[in-house]
This record gives sequence, structure tokens and C-alpha cells, in this order.
Amino acid sequence: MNLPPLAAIRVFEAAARHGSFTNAAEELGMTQAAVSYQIKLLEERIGAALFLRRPRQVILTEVGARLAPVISEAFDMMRAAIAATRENADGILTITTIPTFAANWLVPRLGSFQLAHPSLAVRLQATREIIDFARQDADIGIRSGGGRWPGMVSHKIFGADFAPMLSPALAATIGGVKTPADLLKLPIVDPSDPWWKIWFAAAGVAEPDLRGNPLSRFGDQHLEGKAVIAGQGVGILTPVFYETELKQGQLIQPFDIVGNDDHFYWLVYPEARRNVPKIRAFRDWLLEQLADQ
Amino acid sequence: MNLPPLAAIRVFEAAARHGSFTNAAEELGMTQAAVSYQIKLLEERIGAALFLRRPRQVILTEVGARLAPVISEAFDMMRAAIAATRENADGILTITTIPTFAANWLVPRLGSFQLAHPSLAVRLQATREIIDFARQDADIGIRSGGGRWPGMVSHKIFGADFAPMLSPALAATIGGVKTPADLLKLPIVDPSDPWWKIWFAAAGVAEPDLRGNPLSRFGDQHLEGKAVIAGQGVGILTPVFYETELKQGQLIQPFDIVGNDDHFYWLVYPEARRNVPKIRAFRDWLLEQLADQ
DNA sequence: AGCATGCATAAGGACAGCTTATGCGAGACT
DNA sequence: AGTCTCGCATAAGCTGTCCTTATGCATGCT
Repeated sequence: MNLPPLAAIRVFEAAARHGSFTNAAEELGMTQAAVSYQIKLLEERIGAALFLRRPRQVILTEVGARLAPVISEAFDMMRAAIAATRENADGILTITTIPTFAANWLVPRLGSFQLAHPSLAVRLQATREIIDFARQDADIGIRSGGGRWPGMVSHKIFGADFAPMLSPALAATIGGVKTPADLLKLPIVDPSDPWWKIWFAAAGVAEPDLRGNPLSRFGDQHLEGKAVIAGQGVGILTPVFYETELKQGQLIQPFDIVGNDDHFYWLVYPEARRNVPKIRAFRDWLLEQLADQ
Repeated sequence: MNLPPLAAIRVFEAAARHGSFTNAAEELGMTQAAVSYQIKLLEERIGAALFLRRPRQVILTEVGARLAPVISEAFDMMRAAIAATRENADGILTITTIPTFAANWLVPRLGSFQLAHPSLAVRLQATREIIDFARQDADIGIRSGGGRWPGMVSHKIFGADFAPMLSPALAATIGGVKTPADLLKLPIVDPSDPWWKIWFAAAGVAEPDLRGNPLSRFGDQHLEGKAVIAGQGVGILTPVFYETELKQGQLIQPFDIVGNDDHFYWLVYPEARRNVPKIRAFRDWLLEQLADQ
């Protein structure tokens, strides 16, 4: 059972409500002639008259009178559903982010965003997958990379800088860390991390011998950080992710020298959606956070 | 709150049901490209992705998943309503007819029509108004007139013939009616009826003196007939309308001479609806009745 | 009687939306 | 592992729907 043209049904619904083709036309933003045409079309399709044409008004036939309320209800349902969907879509911000960034930077600050936008619910998706808005149900993403994605807007957040860190207690075991080379006296958490070589080079230590240190791999800075805070060794971490710990003295960063591998964290979202309010709100908030820092 | 283009919603509904653009396209009788296009349109309109494009399938996003069932329900409602309307429209035959014809010819025979078409409900509208299907909620009409109406199909039913009739008891009071002039000895029901003059002329009585008879007007043959059967006087009636009474002896028609004024009863209906089953059924039935007569 | 109102109808035109053609990505098959 | 196939996206171009403008007609109002 095929539906008649939906355009005609919509016109009928409006005309039935108004009891007037002219008024219906106005509501729908079209001419009276168009309404007349569509109604006629629908009547032919259904095979029965829907309106009686009386001198200064049209009134529904019996057939029309039975049809109209159901159609109206169906349209109300759709209108409500679409409206709800819009609110829904506008009210939930889904962020897909690298776990490290989520745990070490975003989550601790998210409260201030929620405070500023109480009507926005935030849904976090921490995954390591490559970002692709066509196959992930997300509004905005945080990823590291080169910062050039076609069709995407990207804002540079900060570099993936790194520097050695350790717990004060561990530093005390060798009477404090004074030179970069001192670090090699201590256990190294994840010595296979390529960041070590880059950093030692920047610190003027050409060929650091990391071999002798106990080997453990994490692959996730978040876990590596935990180990370092626990005093298990020296780690190479991103300073902005450990501001709190550094401030509170749980960690120390013995040298200001930072390495970087030209990778950055980026905030990205589809160009086409750059003006969606919730996306705008999050972007503005995040950029402001960075400016304050 | 304006609805997005309905065409797009319909496509979305189908696509959500199938979980596939290709299958939805097939159901809707269009190409996969068109579906893709419409979905994209709707997503832009709503401001959120509705589907996630995964390798060999599309799946609904959270937003889409909430929208789809409501839309489906709304469409089901409309489909059901339209289907019901069609049945309704097909199942009720509304006849607008002259009261005289209804009472004297149609109603007594309608039983045989109902018997032949048990699924058809008949609704009779007996009015004297001029017929106009644009402003009367009727499928088919019976009217007298010239038989030429633009845009209408008309079938001649029979002429508005007329002849004097009276009750046997009344005839007995003057020892039987032998010549047309004998009628003038009796009371005439509604002597102002123009049919009298025409009939007497046809019967060879040039200047009948109707003045001396008691004057009463009915204006409706049905009522006039009642008076005649009751023996109140001679009336001028249409024979086909009183077949039963004549056969049963309640009325007698003393002369075979009939007058007519070139008016006929017609069965009429809009040309555009000549193939609507219920209209066809009634027309065929009525013409058959006439042929049998 | 004349005017105003509301719908029907005809003709013509614009644009939405469909089709065709092609590309691309990722499972599936051998 | 390579190739095939399936399903969606995209571009370009056309077609047909549907809308507009213009006009007519009937009727109720003043």
C-alpha cells in the first residue's frame, strides 16, 4: 500500500485545519492555486472528494473528516519527534578523544565547561582509533597528528612535549638529580620509548645507555605516569598533563629542557558543522582554557 | 517548527527499517544515489548525523535510533488511515436523489441492490436541490432535467410521464370513470398542477374546467399519491411510481393515455469517476432494473 | 447593482530531486 | 596475498513535479 505524495498530504492537513485553502497556502508559504492543485491531486489519488467547495469556504466531506484528524496526529508526532531530535542533537556533545588527553587534561577541567553550559550533556569516548566522523558517532575529536585533515577544522592545542619526571623520593635515593646523565643511574620506566633519545639529544647526552635499566612497556602515558608517581622509575612525560602533580610535589621535573617530535594535539571537527552551537561552545571554551594556561 | 522535507523523512524511514540504502532505494523505486542524497539532506537539516557509514552497512547513530521508531509509527498511522479511507470511500455509496424517486421507485428496489453488493453500504440523501457534486457529498445522483450536464455522465431512466389515477372506491361513486371528462365530476387533488392541462389536451379535452374542484396543493408527488390512495380525489401521477398500487388494486389508472412534458429522470455522476467500482455497480444495477421492467 | 472573497483552471517556468556514471574502501573469496 | 564484490559517496546533467502568475467564476455582502 503506497502512500500518496506526501506533499499533498501535508497540504491536506493544513487545509483541513484551516478550513480554507487560502489560509493553508499562507501557512505553507505557497499560493492558493498550489493548494487547490495538491488537494485535487490527493482526491484523485484516494478516489474520493475530501472537501466540499462551498461559496466562501471549503468544508470536509465525511471521508475527509475521518482522514484529517489521523493525519494531523501523525504530523504532530513527527513534528515532536524532529523537535526532540534537534534538542537531543543540540543537547548532547560527544567528544572522541585520546585516552591520555582525556584522563590527564580534559576530565579534570570538564567541570568548568559543564558549569558554563549547564544544558549540555557531555559524552566522552576515549579511543585510540583514527578519527572518522563518518563512522563514529561523535561531534568533536581530539587527536594527535599533523593537523591537516581534509574537510576538517583543526585547532592546535599544544605540542606533545616531553621531559623526564620522577618522584621526589626516587630523586633522593641518589642525592638529587643534578645533570641529565644522573637520570641514567635510576630505573627507567619504558626505556623503549623513542622520546628518550630525542630528549637526551636535546639535553646534550649523545648516546645514553638505556639498556641496563629494567625494561617495561606501557604504551599509554597515563599508565606510565602512574608508575612514575609510584616511584618505580624515571619516566618521560608531557608536562601539561602533570601540572597538578608537579605543583603538589608528587612529581618533579628536574630540567626545563623539553623534547618534542613535531606532533601536536589537535581539536578537530567537520568543517560543515563549525557553526553548530554546541561545537562552537566547546571549541571556544577549550581555546580559552589554553589561553589562561 | 517546520518539518524537514517530507520526501527526505520518508526515505529515512525506509532506510532505517532496512539498515541499508540500497534496499531502501529498491523499496521506494529509486536509485541508491537518490537515497544517499536525501539522507544527507535530512542530516544537514537536522544538524546531526543519522547514520554511521560502516564498510558494508549503515547503522543508525544514537540520534537516528531515537528518531526512527517515532517516524515509523507516524508513517504507519498515515498508511492505515489512508487505507481505511480508501475502503471507506469504496464501501459507502452516497446517492442524492429527488424525494419522489427515492420513495416511489428506489427504496422499494434497493434491497435487491444490497443483496447483490453486500459489501456496499448505501446512504440516501433525498433533497430537491440542484445537483452539484462539488458541493454535495455524494457519489451519484438522480435528477430530472434536460440530461445535458457538462463533465457529467447521464443515463436516461424514464420520462416523467403522468396520467390520472384514483381509488376504485372513488370511481364507484360516479359509477365508474368511462371518459376523460368523467374525471371532472370528481374532486381533483392539486388542480393547479400544470400536468392536468397537458394531459387533458392529450386526451382530447380542450378546456377542462378545474376551477370548481376543491383546491389543495402538495407540490410533492409522494404526498399527492397518499391523498389519492386515501380516496380524497383524482390525482395526476407517474405510473411507474405506482406499479405496486396499480397491480394490487389500491389505485386505478382509467386511461392508457399518458402525458409528458419532455422532462426525464436521469442518473448522473461525474465523468471522471465513471470507473469507480461502486458507481459502476450502481449504474449497472439500475440499468438492469429498467431493462427488466 | 457592484464589490469583495475564495476557489478553479490554464500556461509557463524553475528548481528539486532523480538518474547515470564513476570512485572508493573494506570485507570476502580463492 | 591478491582479486573480486558489495555498498555508499559524489558529480554532472536532465526531467518532471510542483509552484507561480494570471484569470475566471460563483456567491455573499454592502
